[in-house]
Amino acid sequence: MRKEQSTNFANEQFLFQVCELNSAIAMISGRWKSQIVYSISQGNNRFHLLQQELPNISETVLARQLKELETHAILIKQEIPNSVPLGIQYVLTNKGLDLVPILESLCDWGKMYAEGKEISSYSIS
Amino acid sequence: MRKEQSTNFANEQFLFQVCELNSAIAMISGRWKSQIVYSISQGNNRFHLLQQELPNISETVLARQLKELETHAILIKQEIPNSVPLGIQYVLTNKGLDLVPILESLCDWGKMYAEGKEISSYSIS
DNA sequence: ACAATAACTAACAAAATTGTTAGTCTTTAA
DNA sequence: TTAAAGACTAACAATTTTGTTAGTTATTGT
Repeated sequence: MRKEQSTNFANEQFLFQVCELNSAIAMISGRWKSQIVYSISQGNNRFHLLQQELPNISETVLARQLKELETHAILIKQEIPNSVPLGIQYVLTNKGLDLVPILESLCDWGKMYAEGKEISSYSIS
Repeated sequence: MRKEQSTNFANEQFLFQVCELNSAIAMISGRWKSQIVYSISQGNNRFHLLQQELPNISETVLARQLKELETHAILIKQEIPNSVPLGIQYVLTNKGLDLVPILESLCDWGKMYAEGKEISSYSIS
């Protein structure tokens, strides 16, 4: 439960209004969120497929992360037509699809500067 | 204090090893971090300048965020040569500099899909 | 000598996130 | 008819993050 009278909440709101960067970061910074978005973009678009990809996530936590991504309109939940039993799939919205290449650059950035791979040099200005 | 025997810690480690994306996200997802990186890239490279930019941050919290960014080699702390009194500036490393355009795309993405800025003003249950 | 500024730190408290336990509902296969 | 799979939810506990309080050190302006 968010406490809307807290300093924490006020500071979050302040940053949201300073720059959309901060709301963007807030939307993708949950423990499993960006990995879920990336996995869905790779075709793992069902609850049980995501569970297979992320064997350490509990059902409760996965459901919660998916709901938050849905709240931020990064994905939508869809019934799979003509499926018996009725299946549910998670589909990235345009917003979610546009996020994927950014996650890929973050991934590349992470790889480039991963422990031990860092070529060197601090910039001195 | 991190509890290295916790599920939370184990899950974080798991994600780090799934993809560098997750360590990248972890490095930039503190409350003020990406805004600090962006502010420094705009020239606000001193403690008191950052405080002016972010009037709601406390000294303790700012110092902590800066130290974490330093730990992740996104910036370094430097004494300003020939300054009296000795001043300290924060300088982005190559890693930090390479992060800036990614933060800019995140910002653009946030702006493009901004709809009702109440993103976290309701609780997700 | 004394207050002010810059740049911090440790210890603690408040709040938020993440994980666990124990359920639900619907459909299908044995 | 019973069990299993898929897709969840509420309530609670553990852990982590964020914010607060009360200091420190060094230097400078008055």
